[in-house]
Amino acid sequence: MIHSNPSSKIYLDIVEKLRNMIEADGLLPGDRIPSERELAERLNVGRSSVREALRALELLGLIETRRGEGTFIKDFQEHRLVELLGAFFLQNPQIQSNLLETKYLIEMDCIRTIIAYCSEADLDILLKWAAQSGFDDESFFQKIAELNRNKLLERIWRIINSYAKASYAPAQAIPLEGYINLIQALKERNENKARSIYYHSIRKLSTDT
Amino acid sequence: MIHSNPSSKIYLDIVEKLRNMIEADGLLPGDRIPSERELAERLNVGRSSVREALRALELLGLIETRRGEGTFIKDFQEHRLVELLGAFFLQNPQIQSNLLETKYLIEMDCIRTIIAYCSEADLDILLKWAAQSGFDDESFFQKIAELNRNKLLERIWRIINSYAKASYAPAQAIPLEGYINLIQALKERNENKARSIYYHSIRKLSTDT
DNA sequence: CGCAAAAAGTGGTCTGACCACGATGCCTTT
DNA sequence: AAAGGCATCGTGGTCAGACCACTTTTTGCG
Repeated sequence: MIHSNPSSKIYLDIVEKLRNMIEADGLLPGDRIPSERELAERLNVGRSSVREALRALELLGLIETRRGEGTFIKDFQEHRLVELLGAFFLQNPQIQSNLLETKYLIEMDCIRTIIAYCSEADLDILLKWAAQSGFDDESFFQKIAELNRNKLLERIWRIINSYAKASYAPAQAIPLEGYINLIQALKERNENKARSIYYHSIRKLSTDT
Repeated sequence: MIHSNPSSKIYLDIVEKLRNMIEADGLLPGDRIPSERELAERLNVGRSSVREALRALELLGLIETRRGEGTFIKDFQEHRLVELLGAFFLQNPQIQSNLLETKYLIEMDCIRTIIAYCSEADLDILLKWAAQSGFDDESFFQKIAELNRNKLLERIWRIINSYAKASYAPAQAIPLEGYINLIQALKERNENKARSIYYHSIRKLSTDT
């Protein structure tokens, strides 16, 4: 149960301890974490090791540092580094195909949970939003992910969407009608219809899955 | 177009330059990159800044360092972003409650892709494995996740499973028959049947989703 | 020629020193 | 007393140098 594997690297320990600290203190996005020097002292490590951990977390987009002010917990939703990562493994076509397929699977999962649990009122709001505004595919499915009451699924979608966005060109033209029809199917709680619309009208795939 | 923003942080510049270097030199997973000291000299920066960049990339799983040997490019398949983000936001209690539901959704997604793409031979192997050996629910669905050819989905399942395992008591007694029936449904490429077996016989849920 | 010891190279860590920047508070000026 | 300006302090950003632990390479002895 005790950490500090003798062979492990200090900065990884610090990442772990920061995670526990954030959890224990109930820190939220925007909150400040102790200064580098204070962390070094409290954890009995060098400041450079603390910095290695913080820089890694910063690159991940989990924290944000402001010179002269301090280090703050960031809202997880906006990691920009995904573009960077995308650039790093853009070369791997295997992952690419998995990315889109997984994104579609998750989106269908969101649709399923919406059909099972979403209130009629929320669907009406969504319908109104879709009917009136110019919107793109991403913002539509962001709404879908949010409407699904499963926060974990929503977060998974966000991450995968960020990756996909970084790796693929934005979607083609948007046939507004397809999205409206999809919402209609949601309101009818008709999963098969929703699935068909999603795969054929929106994603333009011949096969399902 | 040229980088080296005066205001940006050195370690970010280094990350960018490393990326360019890897691309320009056509370095592949397993290849070695220059030593920290050499990078520091070539880029005219301090070694600690180089280390901050390397540690960040290491935490991302893009590189691997071996003491005494050097730093190597890692197979991008193994990037750890998902794990890390998972470790950070799965602590949210709200999300905890979504764990099981999401696990089930992902498992059904695996089942769908298996139905769509898995070879008969692989299913026979799975059937044989299930028929002869004592196995538990976790190892069965691990096979399912592996059989699904989507590596990203498999990875997501592993993460969620490990967290679910930590949060919930292990599954109840295992009705071997259900799993066999499920495999049978897979072989018949009958999604509805598989789904029904999964939710009712295996997960014992009244409702779907 | 073979093998063990020495040397060189590499990542891991710590310390101390500056710099640049933001926030704070004291002090002068009005 | 209030308003503005300046010194100070705390913060992250960076660098240099020093060890340590470990691996690889070279050296040199038998």
